Amino acid sequence: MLKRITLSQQAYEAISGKIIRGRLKAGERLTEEGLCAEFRISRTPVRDALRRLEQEGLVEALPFCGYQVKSFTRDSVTALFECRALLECEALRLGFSKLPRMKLEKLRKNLLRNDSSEAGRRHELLTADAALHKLIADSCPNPYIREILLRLFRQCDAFRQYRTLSGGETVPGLTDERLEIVSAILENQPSKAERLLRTHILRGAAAEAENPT
Amino acid sequence: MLKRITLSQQAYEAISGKIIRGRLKAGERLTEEGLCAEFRISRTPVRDALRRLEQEGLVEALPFCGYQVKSFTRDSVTALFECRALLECEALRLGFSKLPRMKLEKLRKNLLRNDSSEAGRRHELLTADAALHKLIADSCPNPYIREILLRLFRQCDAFRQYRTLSGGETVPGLTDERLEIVSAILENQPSKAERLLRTHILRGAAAEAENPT
DNA sequence: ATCATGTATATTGTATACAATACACAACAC
DNA sequence: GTGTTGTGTATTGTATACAATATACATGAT
Repeated sequence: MLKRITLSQQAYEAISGKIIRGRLKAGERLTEEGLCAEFRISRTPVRDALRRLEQEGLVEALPFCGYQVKSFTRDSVTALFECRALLECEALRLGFSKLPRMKLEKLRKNLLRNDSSEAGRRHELLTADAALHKLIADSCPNPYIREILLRLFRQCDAFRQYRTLSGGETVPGLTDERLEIVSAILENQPSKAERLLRTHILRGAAAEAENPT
Repeated sequence: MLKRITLSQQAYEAISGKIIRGRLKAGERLTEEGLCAEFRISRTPVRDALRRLEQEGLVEALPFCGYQVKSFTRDSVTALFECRALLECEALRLGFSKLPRMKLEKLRKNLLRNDSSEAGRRHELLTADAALHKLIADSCPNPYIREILLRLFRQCDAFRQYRTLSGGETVPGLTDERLEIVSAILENQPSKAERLLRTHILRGAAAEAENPT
């Protein structure tokens, strides 16, 4: 099927992708003109995209004065992960029975295979991490929680990418924690999984929040 | 101070207000042209406003085909209040010490005075309810939770206004519950207050969700 | 009669021109 | 020298014209 996508949508995905993949750093300035020139489109779709990104919390608009990629402070990062922990644990609880065991098994194998700290595996590790959390969010039957979580993930990604440009995970043990979470789910221990998940998220947050902005 | 507000902002507030105050019912169709004509402005600021409202979840865009005020299903209302209960309880816990006791005292007196079921007091009751929940949200030190909560409130308002056009609260006892919550806070019993709050929100939700859309 | 197809119309998507605003810097008064 | 005021420039805010798309309805073939 040939799905013609609007320029607004393309611009949104392009800018959002740049932020999340770290090509645009926090605090960096954006102008409508600049983005127009870059994408070879007019201001209208660019504005649409920026409005969405603003509402989503990835950029902030300075009235009559351009936009900038949202920066983080130590406190805001802590708050972000705190909020995410709350919602993600609820998502896990609500969607526990719907979690696709098959995919979790695969994930588990991936995590086991990747317990080595080789440099090449780092990307896979991050992918596995994203997959785990996305699985939890997607399984949540409450669409509000689901949607908010996905938004928070994007903000976390934006922050993390900025933070870890130079290298992958700096905190040891996170992979083991993920394994424990997956195992707890597969062994049908919801409250244990939830407890582990909360700890995992907050531990990661504490590490990430060390040197922000 | 004379604050010149942009047309986009005005349009946003106007449309949003209409939805929240029940002048625009769920499912009602909106067109950019129509709004332009109504506000005597051009399409650009109207589009900006609609984009924000779309992102906020108050309207949904039908590609190339207009917009409509978001409708609710029984399930989505339940999910909405469930999400709100989760976040609002967390907000209460996190901001418990920051809750302005003075305002709570005033609120308590208001609630006491309004325990009669006179028709004229209904509006005051709803105002008191909004005030209580807003106080809780505003006291939350976590900006992410705060912001999400305020957004959820708006959606709840949108739904409630649509639902209760014909009359005020249909569920008896909610005022007493509010009093209990306020009292628990003033008596410094966080976990009790939290428990009461959760029950209060979910009870209201169950009642609201009876006949949606 | 039914289905496909074309056409008209309403509506959004996009481009562009113009107005309003904020910021920086220079000119001036004191 | 310092504060104030004006001016220029960059940028967004707004209006409007045009293009692309979806929907409904009519028209025709089968």
